[in-house]
Amino acid sequence: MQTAYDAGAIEAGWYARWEKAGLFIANAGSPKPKFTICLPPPNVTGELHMGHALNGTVQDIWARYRRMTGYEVLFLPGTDHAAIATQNVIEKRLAKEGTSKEEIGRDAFAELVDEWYRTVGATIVSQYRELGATLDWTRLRFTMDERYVRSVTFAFVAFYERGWIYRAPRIVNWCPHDQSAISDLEVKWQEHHDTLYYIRYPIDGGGEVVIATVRPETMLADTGVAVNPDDPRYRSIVGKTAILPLVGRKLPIVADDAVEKEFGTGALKVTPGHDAMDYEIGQRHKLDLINGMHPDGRMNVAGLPYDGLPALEARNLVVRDLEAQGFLVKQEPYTHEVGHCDRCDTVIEPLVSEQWWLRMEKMRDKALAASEDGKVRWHPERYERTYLDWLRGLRDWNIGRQLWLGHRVPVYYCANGHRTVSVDRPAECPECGNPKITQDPDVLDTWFSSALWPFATLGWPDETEDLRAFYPNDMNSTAREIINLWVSRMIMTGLEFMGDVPFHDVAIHCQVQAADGRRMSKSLGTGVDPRELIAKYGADALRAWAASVAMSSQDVRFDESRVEGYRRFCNKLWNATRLVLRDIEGPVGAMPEPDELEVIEDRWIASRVASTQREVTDGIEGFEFQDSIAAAYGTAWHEFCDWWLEAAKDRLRAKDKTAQAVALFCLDNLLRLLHPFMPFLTEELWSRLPGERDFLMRASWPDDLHRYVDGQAEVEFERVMGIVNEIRSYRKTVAGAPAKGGVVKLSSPIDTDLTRALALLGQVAVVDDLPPGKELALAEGSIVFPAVAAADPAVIARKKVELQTELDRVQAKLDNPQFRAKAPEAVVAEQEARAEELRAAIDRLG
RNA sequence: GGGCGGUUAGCUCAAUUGGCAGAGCGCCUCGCUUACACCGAGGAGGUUGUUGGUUCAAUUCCAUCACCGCCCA
Repeated sequence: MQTAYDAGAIEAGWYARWEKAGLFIANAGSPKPKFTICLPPPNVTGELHMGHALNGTVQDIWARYRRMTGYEVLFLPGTDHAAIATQNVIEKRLAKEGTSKEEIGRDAFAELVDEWYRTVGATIVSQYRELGATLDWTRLRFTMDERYVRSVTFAFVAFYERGWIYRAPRIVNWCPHDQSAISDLEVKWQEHHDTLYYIRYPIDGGGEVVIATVRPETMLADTGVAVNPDDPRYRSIVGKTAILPLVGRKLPIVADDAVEKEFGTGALKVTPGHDAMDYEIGQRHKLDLINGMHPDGRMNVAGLPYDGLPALEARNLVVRDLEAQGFLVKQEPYTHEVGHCDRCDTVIEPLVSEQWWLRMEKMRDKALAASEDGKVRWHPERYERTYLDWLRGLRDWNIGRQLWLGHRVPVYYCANGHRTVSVDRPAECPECGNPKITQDPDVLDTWFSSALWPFATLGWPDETEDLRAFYPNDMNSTAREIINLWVSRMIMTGLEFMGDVPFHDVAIHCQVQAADGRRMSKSLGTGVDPRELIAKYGADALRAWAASVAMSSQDVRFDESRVEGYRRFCNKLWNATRLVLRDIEGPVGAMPEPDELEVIEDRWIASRVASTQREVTDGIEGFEFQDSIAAAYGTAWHEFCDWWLEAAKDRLRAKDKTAQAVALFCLDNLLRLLHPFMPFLTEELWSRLPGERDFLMRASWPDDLHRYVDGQAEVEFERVMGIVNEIRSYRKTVAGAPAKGGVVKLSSPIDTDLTRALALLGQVAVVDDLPPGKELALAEGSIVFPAVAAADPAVIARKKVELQTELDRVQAKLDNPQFRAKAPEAVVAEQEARAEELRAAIDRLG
């Protein structure tokens, strides 16, 4: 074996071997229990980023763990067409070429999209290979696959037939650039420094009311003025009529609770066509609705000089005219949050628009009940509230988009205006027989199709073998900002169409921030490419790091040195295996049963490995991967390598059969336990262990080690470690302490040979009585160094002060009668023993 | 505005049900003892963000304030 581990040299090879052996392919007909995970389909526009790496690691840990515990596992890959994101990517490309989608037309645009999907397509998913994700590539799905499109269409029709889909004008978030509605969840809020304008609205019959607004240009579509009913300042004007400056329109003055008394002057101009809250006020008071803006963001106010102007230009003109005509009272700086399109960053305009809506009430209630009944468990638990709160406030879902790509709404119109909703395009109108049929131009919100992912990927609505075998899925893992966009919607559609939740466990992994605490993002230049980390440190190191942070906290700042640390761990495992294998030739006997183990270090390490099995397993089952990795890391490095291998080196060199069996027992089990976290290295090392070996990937998970747990052996060996540590420490800090090959006398019984070997001493003797006055004693084990006379008095004095301080603290506790009265006996006894130890140690120091 | 998380060693993070605050990296001193210098041995480094409260005992429970961050409006 090479003296150093080289991740790059083995990773690609093992992935190919696993894949060739068909280890990723799920067998729907298997008699084993099933375990299913669907990879959250990444956008075809994207590059693999840190979130994908974390998520892929979390899911693959489970997939591998479940295979090893006897399940038939399906880990299904796929990609999402991401209509709005893809459209923006292609538009940007067109812009670079000096053209636009409008210029080349819908057909040419559609061809570009197809080409993009074909060429870029599954590139991003295939990057998961480098991470070692055991995805079933034979079941790769894409939301625009013909088969998948049919599922989406079917779902639309099914909802429509339930009477849950309807078309209606409502106020929506309108992106003037994409010329489409977008959902609340796709609006990003950014702080803007604007101006608050105070405008005088005359009142019919005398008087005036001053209103404050940051968007004076929208006043052109005002249809009312509203005040809070509890506001004494305005009680007298409710019911009167205001006159809209510049336009002359009559505006009813209404009283509505929604008006904030503290904002501006407490009086609000009501523009139902251009503001969500105003829209609701308008509905309540039956105010007129004027749509004051074109879909491209230009003003739509025929007959006025502002008609056709972009909003900002219109604003300047409106303000200028208001000022000229004496309507402008004052203006002041104002900072507020303004919505932007998540994809193209354009300022969102609330607009009234005809859209397709899906009623959510019934699905929402079922989804609430499913979580409340514990059918979906959240990890960490607190995210259940995020989900429940959002569901409780849920309104009808605007599922329509006015984009140039995506799933077309399966709605058809004949020349006579009859509407047909059906999975297949009708040849003629079912109502009047008219053969001239056109399809509704709207496409569906991408999340509508993603919501069907856990079952549409398995063939729904057909009752396929896959669907029967692998639905419901078992776990899902994602980032927390996706909880509402995706997870909740999968739960709703799963319950609705499949009659069961799509998965029982949802893991929400942490968000990785840049080292300086900023968000990791490509545009900020703060992103870290996981593929570069893989190239640098290996996929195993990246995965081990990911496992150690993914579920441990809400956010984590990226620290490359921690990834590097896990690469060192890989190298450590490599070399430990190399050492063990060095002196093994031919077959190795079976691991002795616990009562057949004779030497203390063997009983100790077997016990430690057995405990580690429990800790690693509990960590996975409880979605606390950091506990798993910490337990396996600590045992492998700081117990097996640091102590057992050092203690057993001579026996291994001498080809001691028991030592060999114990070494292989440890390696075999530790490699199995680490395999879900570090699949490549563990597979490589395991394959080198003696004996006939299949793939570690389909070896069984260790589960019968408990009989090796031996508390007494652990206590005994810990005493040895304690003594050895003390000797080493004194050797380095106290002049005159025994050097290598020196002599040490102990007063308490201990394995002298072992201590001698580990402390690199020439002689260790246990004596009944330590000669007084000539010793340098330790708190732990009463050790005597022969040459203590030469010990540095300053060091001894310092040691004494340390011990005395500690003793004072413990004694103060013991002197407190309340402590003796109220603390548990065991705690009191512990403190008394501690005080005794400390006193003895101080005495020995003279 | 509502909700959630965080504040512990120079840095990144741990710490079961309250009972002697830990790890990795970095730093300092040694050491090429034939598994590993991607290493080994030793060491220094903490008023656990503030102010209160509960308790024999608080990093841990409660309240308050201050920052930092995220999600949703």
